[in-house]
Amino acid sequence: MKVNIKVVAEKAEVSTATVSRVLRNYPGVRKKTRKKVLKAISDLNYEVNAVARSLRQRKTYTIGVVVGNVLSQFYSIIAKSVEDVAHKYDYNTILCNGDDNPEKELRYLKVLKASRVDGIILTPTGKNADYINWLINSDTKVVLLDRLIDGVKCDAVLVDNENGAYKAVKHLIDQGYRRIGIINGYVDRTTGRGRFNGYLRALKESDISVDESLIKFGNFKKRSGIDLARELLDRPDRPEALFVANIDMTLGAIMTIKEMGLKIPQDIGIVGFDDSEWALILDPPLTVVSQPVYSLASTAAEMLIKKINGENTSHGDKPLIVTLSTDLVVRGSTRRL
Amino acid sequence: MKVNIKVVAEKAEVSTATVSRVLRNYPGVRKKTRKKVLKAISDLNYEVNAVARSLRQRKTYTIGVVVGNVLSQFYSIIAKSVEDVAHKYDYNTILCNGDDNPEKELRYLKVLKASRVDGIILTPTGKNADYINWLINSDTKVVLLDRLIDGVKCDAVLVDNENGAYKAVKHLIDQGYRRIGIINGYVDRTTGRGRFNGYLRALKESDISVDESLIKFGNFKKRSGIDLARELLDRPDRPEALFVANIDMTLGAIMTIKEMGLKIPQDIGIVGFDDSEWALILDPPLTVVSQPVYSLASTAAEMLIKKINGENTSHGDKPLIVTLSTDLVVRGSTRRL
DNA sequence: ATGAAAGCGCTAACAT
DNA sequence: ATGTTAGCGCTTTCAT
Repeated sequence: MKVNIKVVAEKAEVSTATVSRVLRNYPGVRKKTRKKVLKAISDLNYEVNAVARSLRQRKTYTIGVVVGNVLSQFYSIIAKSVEDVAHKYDYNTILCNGDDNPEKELRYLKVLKASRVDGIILTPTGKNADYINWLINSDTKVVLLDRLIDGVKCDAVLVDNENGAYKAVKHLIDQGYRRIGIINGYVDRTTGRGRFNGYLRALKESDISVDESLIKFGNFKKRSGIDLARELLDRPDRPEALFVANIDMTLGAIMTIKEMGLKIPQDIGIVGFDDSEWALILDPPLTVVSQPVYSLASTAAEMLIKKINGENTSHGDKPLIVTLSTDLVVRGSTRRL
Repeated sequence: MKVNIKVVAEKAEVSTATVSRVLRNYPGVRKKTRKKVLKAISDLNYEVNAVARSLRQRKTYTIGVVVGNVLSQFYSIIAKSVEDVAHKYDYNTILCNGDDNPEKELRYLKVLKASRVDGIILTPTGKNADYINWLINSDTKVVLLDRLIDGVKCDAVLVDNENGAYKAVKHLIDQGYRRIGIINGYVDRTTGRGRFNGYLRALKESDISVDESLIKFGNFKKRSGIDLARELLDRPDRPEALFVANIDMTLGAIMTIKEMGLKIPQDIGIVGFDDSEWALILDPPLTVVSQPVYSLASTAAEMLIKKINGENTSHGDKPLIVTLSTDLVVRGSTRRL
């Protein structure tokens, strides 16, 4: 037995318009009438049909979030953070797993568009510039998270990758390390590029020549960390220390180090990018660059909701780009040489 | 400029009904007509309005998932798993963070109901029996995940908590441990209850008397692990080993152990419930009970979609309850006494 | 094979 | 303060 606004109206002996007013706490309803309506609603266990409401209002009170992969800590913090903000403003969230896969990303963006979400937060693969430009040019509000896309002008919230990486490598150099390897992720992402630049800048500043054989590029996943650490360490002139450009690859690199029977920091120093609660209970605890993942995402969500509410965030046609700073957290995974 | 099915119909010089047929790959449309329509769609960059479609079809192709907290590994695996299955069947997922909070859970269940999702997967707090019963009695399809609710008859997918805990504690006993402490979670949840029973059964079987002072109840969060480990270990007659009933509390317990300068397994043995990739690179690697979290959730999602499609999963009015087994993974965090 | 028209459940403009 | 009515964008009978 379906109970809709009409049934409620009949039961309360008012018009559907009045019921609708009560539902939305519209002011001009007599107290007595409101009470009657509320009673009918409660008696019938009526719950508003948000689908019909969205259709009529052309507003869904929903924001879409497309992230890489919730299994990764980084993205699950983002999911939680966006959800918290959305909740605060009475918005719902549709979370989509782009899986770092451009096709899945595109698919989900289309789904979100079809669902007429009020806005989208996207950690982009960087590959769907055309569609995303079209999205932005139609009515959809978009905020990019963590990285930019070549050829797309869009508000974004980023992290200072270059300085973070710089601090990490500078720390290694200050400790006396000279042969410093890097396990980086995609360089065609602004994150990978930034972290790589930070690495190069720190070396250059200390007049350490760049050794191509110490530079490896992976895909930001654990597997990359495992394999590339092996490539770097399984040779006589192995690096004295490793800078690993994200948490999943750091996990992988440590697995390899353990498996090879190497000791941290005696045999090899390591600094990771991105912190984890587990980093604290490793032996030794891990030195990392910590990035403000939660505020990264909450800032983006706040920006998006402002945009949805028509508050102009950007000046002129320049997109608004916010960059949050990153910090080196020194623990025990390097030593003084 | 809004482009809807009517605009497409005009451009293609057909009726809206025909456009609709093309959109849904309805068979009886002439090839030439279909082509004309597809051209119009593509020229206009038309994308179907899923809101209107859902209203008309009374079907949203969306399932709602209410989990405890995506920040926890356990729940993020669930989120990913459900999403994978949903995606396979062309369903969307709305993920909600119940935060292990009965009020938030209720709120989200109402939102999902209002959104007319086709079904709901819920890891229940156990507190909203009335509403959930009402949900089930109205048209909503529900599958419970990981735990049951007192007073609610509903299909569910569970894990064999009791045997998992039993195996963990039995292992400790076999290693020679006698004074075995337990840090458990909520006992008013079937998970906490089951794990506690497994602990008791193992002790009983070996004629080890139960020492109340070795039994602590927390809330399954890291903080509990930190605090309760401190209570258990900060006394002269501290236990020889600890069984910790979930991953977050295990992390917390290890933090306390580190902070107190105790060595695993020399000073204290530990077995955790639930595995993690990080458990492998701890020193020593952690012995754990591993539960099949991914298949737990994918099984539930498959069940839900079957229910949505009208396939009868349960026999008569008995709910279908699937229980998956758990395994002990022996690594290095206990020793032979 | 295609079109006309009703209606999903609600809201908002207008009328009273 | 409340009611009447059109219409959001689509799908689905029922005609043709």
